[in-house]
Amino acid sequence: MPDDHAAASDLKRSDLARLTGCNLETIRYYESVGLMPDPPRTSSGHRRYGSAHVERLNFVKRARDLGFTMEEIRSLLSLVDRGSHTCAEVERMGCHHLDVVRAKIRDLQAIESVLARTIARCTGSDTPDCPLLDVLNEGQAKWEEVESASD
Amino acid sequence: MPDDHAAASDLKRSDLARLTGCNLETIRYYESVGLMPDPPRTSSGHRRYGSAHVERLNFVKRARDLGFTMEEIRSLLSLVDRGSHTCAEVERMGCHHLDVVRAKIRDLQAIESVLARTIARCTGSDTPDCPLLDVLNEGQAKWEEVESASD
DNA sequence: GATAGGGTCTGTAGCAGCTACAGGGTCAAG
DNA sequence: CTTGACCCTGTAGCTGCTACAGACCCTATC
Repeated sequence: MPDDHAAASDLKRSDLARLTGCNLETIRYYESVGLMPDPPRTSSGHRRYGSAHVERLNFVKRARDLGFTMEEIRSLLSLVDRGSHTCAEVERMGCHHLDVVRAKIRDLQAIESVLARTIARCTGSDTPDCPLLDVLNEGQAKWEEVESASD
Repeated sequence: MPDDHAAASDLKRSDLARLTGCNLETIRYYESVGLMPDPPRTSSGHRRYGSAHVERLNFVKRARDLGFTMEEIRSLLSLVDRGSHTCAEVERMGCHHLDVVRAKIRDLQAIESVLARTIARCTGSDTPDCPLLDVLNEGQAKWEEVESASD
């Protein structure tokens, strides 16, 4: 029976995956792109991880969950690894990312608005006439109809 | 001198690109994945487009602008091409896509909320201590702090 | 008719961010 | 010693494009 809470300095790749909720293959991928350091190996070449790797992978995973790109995470990690980072630097990166997130939200809300208002005019009947198809076929002209109808 | 408003039945690929605002290469890509039909060719193999292609490409482009996936667009087009589509069918696809869009908005808003509240606590000073790094390092524990602090 | 310059053709590789598989080696239990 | 579960590597696939190389073609000018 394998030790289910393996010592934090003798973890296999599958253990690391389980502890962090990260996909097994993703760990190797992060290693290949430099987000995770090359771990020590057993004599036969099997990777062995420790608690530092768990923390690192959790950091990467949380950053990904917050939508940071791999490039941004690389920057964040190199700041931290450098050992002389400042809150101001990290904040600046966070602010930039926040701007990006807000821009995406705005774009999606514009889409949501058009879709919702268009679909609201759908009859849901068996006729081929369809406001959504009209928007896709006619574009800008129909947009303005939709816009003005919402006042 | 080339005819700048070429007859709508003798368009080169570059004309189609210009008329629709679509990238030149993207047209060929859409053809390769079946969103655009194989156009007729000149004897030397150059593509020639007509007004039907302009409409088709505009349809695809608008659908992409609204965030429909290629697969969804393929479905929409095959409905329409079949010639016996109904508003109900199109509406159903639109509703499903709307759900997806709204789910994405919710996900991004959750990110936005955490980021904004975390960054708000940043001092922007030269200290290494940083609430954003804390969130990335500590995860769930710090999340709850952020959550409760917002009441 | 020759030539120069554009445009077009094809196939292919690259981007992010993974995920999955094949074909081998290794390890631990029975 | 065998069996089965794991691990290793390299590579291909996904979405939705975009861009490049190297060949061809077309048009205008001389």
